[in-house]
Amino acid sequence: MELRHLRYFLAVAEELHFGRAAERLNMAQPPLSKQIRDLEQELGIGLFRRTKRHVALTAAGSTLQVELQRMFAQLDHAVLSAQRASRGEIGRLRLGFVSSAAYHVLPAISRAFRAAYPDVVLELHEQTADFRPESLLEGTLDIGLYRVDLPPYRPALDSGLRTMTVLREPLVVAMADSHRLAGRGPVDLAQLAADPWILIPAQIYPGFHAQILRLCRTAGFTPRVAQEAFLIQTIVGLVAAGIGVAIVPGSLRQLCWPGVAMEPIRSPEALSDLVALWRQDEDSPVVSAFLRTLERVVSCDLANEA
Amino acid sequence: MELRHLRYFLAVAEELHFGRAAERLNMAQPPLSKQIRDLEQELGIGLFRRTKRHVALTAAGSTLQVELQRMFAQLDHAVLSAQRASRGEIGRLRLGFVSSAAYHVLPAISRAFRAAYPDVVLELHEQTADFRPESLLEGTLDIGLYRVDLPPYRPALDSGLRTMTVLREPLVVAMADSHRLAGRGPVDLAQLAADPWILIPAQIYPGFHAQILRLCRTAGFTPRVAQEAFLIQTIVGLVAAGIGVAIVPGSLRQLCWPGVAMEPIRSPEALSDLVALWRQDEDSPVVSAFLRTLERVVSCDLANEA
DNA sequence: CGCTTTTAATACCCACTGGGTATAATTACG
DNA sequence: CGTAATTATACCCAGTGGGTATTAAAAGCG
Repeated sequence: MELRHLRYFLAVAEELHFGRAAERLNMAQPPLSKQIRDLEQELGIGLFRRTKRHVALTAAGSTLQVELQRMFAQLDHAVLSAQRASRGEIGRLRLGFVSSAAYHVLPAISRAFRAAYPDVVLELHEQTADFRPESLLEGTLDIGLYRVDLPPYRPALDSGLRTMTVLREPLVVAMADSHRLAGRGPVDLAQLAADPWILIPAQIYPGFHAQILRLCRTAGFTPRVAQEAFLIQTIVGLVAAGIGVAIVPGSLRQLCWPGVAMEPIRSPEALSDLVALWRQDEDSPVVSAFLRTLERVVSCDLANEA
Repeated sequence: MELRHLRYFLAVAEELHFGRAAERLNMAQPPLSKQIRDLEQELGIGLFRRTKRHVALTAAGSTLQVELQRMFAQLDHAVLSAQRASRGEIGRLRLGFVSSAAYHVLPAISRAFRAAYPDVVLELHEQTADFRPESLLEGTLDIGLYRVDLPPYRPALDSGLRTMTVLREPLVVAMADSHRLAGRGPVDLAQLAADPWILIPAQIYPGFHAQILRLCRTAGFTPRVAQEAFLIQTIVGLVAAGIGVAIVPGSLRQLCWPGVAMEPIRSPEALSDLVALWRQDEDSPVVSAFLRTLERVVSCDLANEA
């Protein structure tokens, strides 16, 4: 049995006339009659009651007609879905992101992407201990938003991953608003050499951690670690509680953190790059669609704010 | 596009290996590769990512796979349904019946039929003024259970209808239990010549009406009509109220009608035939299935009770 | 590092069959 | 009763689905 048989059957079932059906199918009547008979034989049931003069559907034929209409609808749907999937319009995108992206970059991007691709399920995986570039290579995530050190300090990323810089933003010092430097404008890191520091664990964020250590070392000291914390909200919370000072991305200033002051750092290297990472091989249409959206958002919205 | 392409695609999508898929399809690998490429070209999308060594589904391919599995399930369902329909196992049967059949024959038949063909929707249309053999010829009903006169008095039925005698049962006289003949055993109709009668309208049930008139005339009188009524339950109700006497099918004795006595009639012609009527042309599988069931019920259940 | 193995793609060929044309058979209708 | 309409039959041809032989390229292995 082939689709041909079923298409022919539906045409005859609608026309109830072999001649007209054949015409509609752009073919001659005898081969159409033969194909229908072949179909009836294969199914082992009569589909039409024929006289020399009239054609009528049998009960079986009538049943088959409605069922086949459903089948063809399902086939159309299958093809349409596949084509939409190939354009990245349907599917799933598992996006991992560092917590410091959650307040600025991520809302903009996810809003734009959901608007452009409403039928893609966007899974947001906030960074916890299990988010690493390895997740991308293992196939657990499709795209990661990650903070890395600046070039030329940026280490070689795992081969098999491609990158795109989403945002380069200044780093700022976060301190309790009761701190002696709060509200005094740009600070030299050297002024904070004696302060207790809140740092991100090196094993989780090697790039960002290394960059902060480097900035301090350039300023002539090694930070005394009062506390380590994963999430940016935890870090700022600890700062507000006066546990210590921390270096955080500048985009956090756009939010209001009660009890916390953020001041620029007087250093040309106090910049942080947020980069998108994805597997280079695979060429997933959804990933491509996301990257296109990302590029648009990066060049318009985020640029305008800078 | 043909089913072939889709079957081949599913095989390759499952095996992810052209060679093995071809083996499973009992064909060689090169033509399989070609058919898949033809399919990809027709859909305008890539379904597989091929290296010289490995085959993987693209997002579009993966989407198509699950959608096509649904499509094939729908196709199987379509074929199965058509085959069941051809055996009369699914469909609809519109059954018209006279009210006097509702108490004995109909329950037995409908129970047996529902048990044997649970997926046929059995529509029961109790006889009202709109039930006539014409309903069958017009296609409003599929089968009718009708009361006709005995042969040789039975008139020629409409051509185009076939018949089967379902039940031949004695006719009895129904009278109020206060009637002078109640409980006295078999009666001669002549004893009721002076009584008021309750009759069924001739225009609705010509056969049954004619038979009753004939029985009376044979007994030497013409019944004085006190009241006409359509439904057997109305007739028996009028009898119970003492409005008059009536001739009814004997199967009604099996029910308990308070205030009503039923006595046999001393006449070899006091018999009534309940016949099934259906269109002879059409050859509907559901009708055939019903008739088979009917034959079984007639020869077993109803026969045993007689 | 090169040889072997594996596997998809290419080249080419043939038989089968889907579809065309001509015609017969049958029936409804004027 | 003859004519028009419509399906079935008979026969033929071209297109193509599928086969075989081979190539190309990548992976595994000694």
